[in-house]
Amino acid sequence: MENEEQTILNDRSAKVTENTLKSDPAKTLSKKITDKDSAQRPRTRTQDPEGVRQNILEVATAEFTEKGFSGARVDDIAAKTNTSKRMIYYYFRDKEGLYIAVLEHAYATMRSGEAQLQLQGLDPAAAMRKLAQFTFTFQNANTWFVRLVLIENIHHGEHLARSERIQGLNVSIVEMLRDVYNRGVTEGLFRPDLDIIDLHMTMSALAIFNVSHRATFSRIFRRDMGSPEALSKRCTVAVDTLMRYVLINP
Amino acid sequence: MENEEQTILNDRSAKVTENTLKSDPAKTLSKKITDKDSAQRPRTRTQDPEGVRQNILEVATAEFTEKGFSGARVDDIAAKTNTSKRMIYYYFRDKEGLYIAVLEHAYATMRSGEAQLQLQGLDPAAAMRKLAQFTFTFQNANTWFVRLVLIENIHHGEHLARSERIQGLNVSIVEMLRDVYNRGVTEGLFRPDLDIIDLHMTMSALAIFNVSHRATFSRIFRRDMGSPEALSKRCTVAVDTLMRYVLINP
DNA sequence: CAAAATGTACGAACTAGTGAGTTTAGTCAA
DNA sequence: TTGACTAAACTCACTAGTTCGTACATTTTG
Repeated sequence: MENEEQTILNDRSAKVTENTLKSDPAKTLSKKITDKDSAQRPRTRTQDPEGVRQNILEVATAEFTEKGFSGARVDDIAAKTNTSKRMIYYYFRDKEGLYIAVLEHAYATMRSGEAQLQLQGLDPAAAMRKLAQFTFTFQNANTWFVRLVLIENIHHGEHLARSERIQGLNVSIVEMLRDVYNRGVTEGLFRPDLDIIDLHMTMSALAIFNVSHRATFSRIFRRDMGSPEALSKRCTVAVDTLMRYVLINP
Repeated sequence: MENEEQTILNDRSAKVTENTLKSDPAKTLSKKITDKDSAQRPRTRTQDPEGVRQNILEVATAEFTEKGFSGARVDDIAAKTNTSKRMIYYYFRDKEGLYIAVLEHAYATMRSGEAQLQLQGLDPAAAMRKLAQFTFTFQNANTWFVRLVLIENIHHGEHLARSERIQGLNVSIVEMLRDVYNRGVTEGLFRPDLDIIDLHMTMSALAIFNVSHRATFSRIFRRDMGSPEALSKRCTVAVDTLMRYVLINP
C-alpha cells in the first residue's frame, strides 16, 4: 500500500509539477492547447486567448516559486512566454494580479490530489495513516507549492487575503480528517478531545518542514534531505509520530 | 562589547513571548545608540565605527526579515539608520554582504539562548521536555529569526553556503539533545535507535511551523495562531507529541 | 600628515506599467 | 458570397520612477 500510494503520487507530481514547471512549460502546454483548439475549432488556429493565459500562468508559477514575488521580474516572465509583456498586463492587470492568479491556481491544484483518496473503506487507524502519508508525499512531491505558500507567508498572507476563491479550498482535507478522527474516537482507538485543526497542523508541520527547511538543514547537517532514502525514512517518522500522538495504545 | 540586545528568552511565559514577538529588533538597539551618541557628543560629531556597524546591522535585520532579500531596499535601510548609505557600502561592501552579515548575526544570537539551559540536573524525560519547550518558545519569541531562515531557504541557502562562520553554530543544541537522549536510553526510558538529527528535525518542525505558516493558516482557518492562548496550547501539543514519540511508555 | 570614516551628488541599468495603433475572428446585412 | 462593422486579441515603442552602486570631496582620529 505504501509503495502503491507513493507511485500514484509521484506520477501525479511528475505530470503536474515536473512537466509544467521544470521542463519548458511553454512547449507542453501550447501543444496541448493547440490540440484542444483544433478539436474545437478546426478552421482557426492563430488566436488562442485561453492558451496564452495558461502559458503565462505556467511560466509565472515557475518564476514566482523560484524567485519570490519581488525577486521575479515581469520582463523575465514575459521573455519565457510565447507572448509579450503587454499580454501579461492585458490578462492579469498587475504583477500582483498575476501572482494572485498563480496562488489561486496552486491551491486549486492541491485540492485535486485530495479527491483521489479513498478512506471510507479503511479502518480509522489505517485511514489516518494513509492521510498522514498522503500529506507528506504530496508536499514533498510538490516542493514548488510549498515554496509558494512559504513566500506568501513571508508576505504575511496579504495576497491570499485578497482572494476569496482560496478561502474555501482547504476545507475538504479538514473534513476528511474530521471524519476519520471521529470514527477513531467512536471505536475507542483515538484519544478524544483532540482539536481537528490542531491535528491538521501537526500533520502538516511534520510533512512540510522537510521541504521548507531543506536547504538550510541540508547544508548545516550535511544531509541531502531530498534524496529518496531520506524521504522514505522521514515519511515513516512523520507518520509514526502522528499515530503515536493520536492512538490511545500506540 | 558583545551586545545584550536579545534577552528575549529570559522569560518563558506566553505573555512576554507575545510582547517580544511583536517588538521588532531594530528599535531596542537604535535607541541605545542614540542615547549613547547624544551622551558622548553634545555638539561635535564623534566617530563610532562599531556603533555605526551595529546600527546598520539592526536596521538591516528588521528590513530583510520583513521584506526579504530582493524586497528590501538599500536606500530604505539607509534612511532608517543614524548614518548614510555610503556607510553600508563602506562596511558591508554589497547588499549581499550586508544580508550575509545579518544572517551570521542572527545565527549567533540564537546560540546565546541555548547556553542558558541547565539540563544536567534534570532527569532525561524532564530535560527532553524542557528542551522541546525551549525550542518552541525560542522560535515563537523570535519570529524574525524564523522568517530570516525561511527567506534563506527560499534562496536555496546560497548565502548561508558562502559563510563558513555559520556552519558550526547549530552543533551545540544537537550535542545537548544527544546527551539527553543517550541518558534516556541508558535509563530505559526512551526508545533506542532513534536518529538524533531526525529527532532534532521533528522537534524543530513542531516548533517552527506555528511561525512559518502562521499567516496563511491563520487566514484560512480563521484562528489567530499568534495569540497567547494559541501559543501556550500549541506549545503543549508540540512537547506532548515529541514526548510520545520518544518515550517507551508515554 | 596618513589613514580611517563620512557626506554629497550622481548615473547607468533596471523595472513596472502604459499609450496608441494593428490584426483577428465572428456577425450580419445585402 | 461578400464586404462592412465590432469587440476582443495582440504588437511595438516608450516612460516615469526606482535601485544599486560609485566618484569625489571632506572631516576626524591617531
